[in-house]
Amino acid sequence: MNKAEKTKQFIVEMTAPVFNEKGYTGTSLNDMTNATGLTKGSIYGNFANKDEVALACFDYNLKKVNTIIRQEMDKKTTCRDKLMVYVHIYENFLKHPFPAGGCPILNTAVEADDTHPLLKQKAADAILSWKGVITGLIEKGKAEGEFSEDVNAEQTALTMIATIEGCIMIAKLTGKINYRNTIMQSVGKMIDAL
Amino acid sequence: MNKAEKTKQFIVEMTAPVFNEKGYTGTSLNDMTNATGLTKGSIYGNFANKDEVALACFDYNLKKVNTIIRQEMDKKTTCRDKLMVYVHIYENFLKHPFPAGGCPILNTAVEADDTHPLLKQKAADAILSWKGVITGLIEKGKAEGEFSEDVNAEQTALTMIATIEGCIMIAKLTGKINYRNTIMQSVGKMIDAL
DNA sequence: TTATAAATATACCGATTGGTATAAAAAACA
DNA sequence: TGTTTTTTATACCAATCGGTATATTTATAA
Repeated sequence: MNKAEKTKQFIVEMTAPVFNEKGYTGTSLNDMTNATGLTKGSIYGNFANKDEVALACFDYNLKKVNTIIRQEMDKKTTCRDKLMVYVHIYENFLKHPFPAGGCPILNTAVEADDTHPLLKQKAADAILSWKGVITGLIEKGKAEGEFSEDVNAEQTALTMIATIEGCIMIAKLTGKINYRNTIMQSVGKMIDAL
Repeated sequence: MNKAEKTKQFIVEMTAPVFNEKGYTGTSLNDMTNATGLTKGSIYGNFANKDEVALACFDYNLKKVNTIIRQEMDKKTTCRDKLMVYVHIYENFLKHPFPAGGCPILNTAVEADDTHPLLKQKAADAILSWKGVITGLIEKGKAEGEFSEDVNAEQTALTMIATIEGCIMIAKLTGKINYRNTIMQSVGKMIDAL
């Protein structure tokens, strides 16, 4: 990794939390120079424009979340336990190196769906990929006799994702930790019932 | 209602969809003059600043949603049917005069939670009020023998809200209507199980 | 070590931001 | 109808926006 690649990585690491907290429109070039300590010239020597930085930051934030989830899942053997990882992680995500500003998919989806097609596409891809992981686990569990055969994998996956994302929004908005735990407990029940 | 009050109302009506689509930061004074056909001077003669307009627009958008829900609920008699109103409305909210840009609570919550305390507070109040409506219906249903006694009203309310909000995000982001229907069907099952 | 290429900083660009002072117009009241 | 008060439009403000041309510094390779 040469100098430019290092700086590029450095810029993404330092600005990713800002984009996740303030949003794409809310983050200015000034915010980016403050976060990095670099100048505009330096940033624009490594990225073509603000868009390119924002897209790279979304990828970075998403990867951070996915890495945490994958690591925890690898510790589990059964499909049910693997699904339960979502419950445990979001129940105390303060213990994990979660991106500042909350779920990047949710933040990006809500801001970009009417305004920024490229970011919207990235968020949509992330949701579809997430759905794929969950349906895969459920189908595997069905095939191995762990889950009931009449479980609707796609419906369960979509409902789980919706509930988790809504949970993040409510918990962050109201500041009530027990709201988060209560909702995630419902997700746990849903998994138990499979 | 004198001239000034009419104009104030007019400004809110015309800019409310813009704020809901583009967000607080994403909506400029220029957007506001375009949406209203009025000039800056006219807008700032009726509102102190952009903040005041945004807060009034949130109230307006929220009221629009709540009015739709209350009207539909009044048509129903049982608590279960009243709860089911959420399922039916969100399953085909195109038929209702929903605010452009989607759920104002979700949009405001996600944008404002790290950036705009006043808007954040309004969104939080809206969630708590919504939770109150649902828990009230569930408790009433329990008292009247319609629902099982061992239903956890608060948990059900929070989970319903989380799932609905997550549903709105996913459906708007992916553009897949059947995702919305699938998730709302899960909410319906949840209500059936009470 | 020196020449060359790459990376960063400086200084600037026009456009747009939210906001305001003041003038013109329109309503409200006598 | 004439006068006063309220409401709206015009013209402007400093600050910031995203972005760029160029100079300076730093890294790389001969």
